[in-house]
Amino acid sequence: MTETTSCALCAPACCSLDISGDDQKRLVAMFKALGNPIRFEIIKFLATHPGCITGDIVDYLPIAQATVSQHLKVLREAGWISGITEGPARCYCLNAENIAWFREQIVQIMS
Amino acid sequence: MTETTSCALCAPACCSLDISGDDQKRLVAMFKALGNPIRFEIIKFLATHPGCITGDIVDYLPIAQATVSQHLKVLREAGWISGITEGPARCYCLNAENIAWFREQIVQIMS
DNA sequence: ACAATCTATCGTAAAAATACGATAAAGGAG
DNA sequence: CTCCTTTATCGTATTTTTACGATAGATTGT
Repeated sequence: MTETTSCALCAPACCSLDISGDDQKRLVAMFKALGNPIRFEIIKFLATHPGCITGDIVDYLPIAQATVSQHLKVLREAGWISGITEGPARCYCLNAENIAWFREQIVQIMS
Repeated sequence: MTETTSCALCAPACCSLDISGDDQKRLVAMFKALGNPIRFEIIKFLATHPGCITGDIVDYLPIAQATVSQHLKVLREAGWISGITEGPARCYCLNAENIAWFREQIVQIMS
């Protein structure tokens, strides 16, 4: 079926959503990673505490260390954050490049 | 703990992420809804087929009608799409207002 | 009223995400 | 080398998500 039923009440598309392949996969993975309240809080915390270590985040959140570590992994693999080993600890920051990429994709495909 | 360990390699925050309360909940819900490959495909399909009915989406996707209906519900509740009853069928379109809100939030908090 | 069409919902099974305690791994201090 | 600190990973229980078939609800056409 290539035809689409046209509905008088529906306006023409407000945005292109012109994306596919690896870019789309990458974008969906970033959406999925931030679609969790705890992980969104972590990202917010990193924005106001750039360069903090895992322990700072664990102290801030009401969940176990193992769980925080798991969430950090998800955010890392999705590209939202980067972790740099600093002695025995690990220093986390927002990944500016990937965040900029995300923002630009949203602006492009949702305009 | 209010102190944060500062790491020489980490740059200052690239974005404010200044959001909270209901706006944050709404945003996280929108992230979660699009963090699924099938639902992202539905949104893309609606961009190129504005005003199509559920059956068109079912024909396009390789999954059962009940599952599509479930995904449409998630997208509706998150605000990505709107459905209007048109005779026995239901005509779906992107929700331009909410999509614009999402885009503006991203531009604001990730800049 | 009846049959046909279209979609949502129900019930449920399978898969994935989330959370925790326990443990391992890696680095620094003594 | 040994102890201490810090974080990741393992194993596992619970919850949530995803998917399906079957069924119900709503509307059109006859």
